[in-house]
Amino acid sequence: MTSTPIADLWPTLPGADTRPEAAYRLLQAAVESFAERGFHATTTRDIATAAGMSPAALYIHYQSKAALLAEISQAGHAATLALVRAAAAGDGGPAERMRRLVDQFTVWHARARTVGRVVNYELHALPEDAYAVVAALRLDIEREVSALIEAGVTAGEFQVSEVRTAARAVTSLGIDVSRWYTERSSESPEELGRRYGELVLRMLGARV
Amino acid sequence: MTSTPIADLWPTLPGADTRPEAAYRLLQAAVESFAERGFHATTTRDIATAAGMSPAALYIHYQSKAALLAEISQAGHAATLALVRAAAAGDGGPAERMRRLVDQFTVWHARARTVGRVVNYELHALPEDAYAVVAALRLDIEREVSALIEAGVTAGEFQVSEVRTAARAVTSLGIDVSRWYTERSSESPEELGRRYGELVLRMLGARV
DNA sequence: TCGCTGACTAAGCGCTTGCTCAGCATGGTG
DNA sequence: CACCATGCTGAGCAAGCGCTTAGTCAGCGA
Repeated sequence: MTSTPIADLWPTLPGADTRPEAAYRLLQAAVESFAERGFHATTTRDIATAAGMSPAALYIHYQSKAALLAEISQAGHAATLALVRAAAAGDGGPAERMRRLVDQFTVWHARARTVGRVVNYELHALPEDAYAVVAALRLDIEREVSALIEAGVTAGEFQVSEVRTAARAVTSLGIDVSRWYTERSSESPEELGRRYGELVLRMLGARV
Repeated sequence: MTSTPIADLWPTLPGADTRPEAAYRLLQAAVESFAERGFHATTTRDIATAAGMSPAALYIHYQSKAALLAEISQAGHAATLALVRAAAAGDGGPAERMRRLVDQFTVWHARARTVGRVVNYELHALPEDAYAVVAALRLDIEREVSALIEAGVTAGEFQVSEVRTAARAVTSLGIDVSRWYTERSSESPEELGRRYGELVLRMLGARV
């Protein structure tokens, strides 16, 4: 199985087309290295070699190793937030929209698991200013999910005692997929998305 | 709030009483450093300083930095497996036992979140032989949860279409707690455990 | 043909890393 | 007392790190 091109996972990646091809290759190499070994265990030589260049070339396109991480993390979070907003704002009642949200959120974390790992598990390595941006995006994602649960409760479609706890559980399930999912997993991302959608609706007390 | 002593979280920590106090202090310092910064971003000087010693003292008690991680990871996984087995083997029907399992699994991952982070998110840094041991323990944990779900289905208490997917979801929810839970979280570990127990039972189609 | 630019490399700098080792203080044993 | 094992430190080594620098070279407008 060839891996999904990063562009498909990051529709919001700024300047994805105008950016020099070499810069894009470095970004892709960084995603794969950070996901596999973690930020601190990845060397600039790893990234440059994987992109077919010398270490110095990295610094023509990016200010630092941390700047690469910051760009990956911000673009990844922005893409996730966009996905969540689109699913939550679509047609149907709260239950239908929640099913779609969980489905797509899960599919994304399974298919884009390399990006997902960097996005969710390398936050501590971000420079402070980049972290602030990313933290705000994460808060927005959680708020979006909470709002949808609240709408479902108001509409009488969900029965939830603690909205925040339920919202945590919903996002938690999806995020953790990027930790354990591998291309050797027996379920396809789409199957998993469908099943997780079902499980979450039950969890929220919806009749299914 | 003073943090829970490691001994409480690791009843199975081998030789916890016979081990020299200095070795124990190093272990505790390593847990905290690895949890906060990750294995690769933690230096042996960090650990030794936090334990009130010089870097060289570390090598009297442990063969290497990686050996410290291996010991933490193995002991942490063994403790988790013991917890899961005890909950699954206790009194009551499958639903009652599952509620107890999720409750305690969640409480552990919230209270022992520092150990939990090392255990769940630093696997890639383990030496190969230590990883093999730990991977076997993780498989046992998953099998234990799967078996309990199957028992519930057989007894007519659960309605689950894919046992493995459901088991993944159950363990996933608990594991991810160690990622996001902080001492500033609004819920106590016990509250969270109770609520997650409820959510999981609904997810498994139990009448609650 | 010319000078210029932008992408790139070879070499390596200053620093930090995991780890080692000779030696020191301490306290139990003959 | 001498003797030694134990637990530890100060100093430091070899390797590897992120990043910089000086310079090469293809492409291009004039």
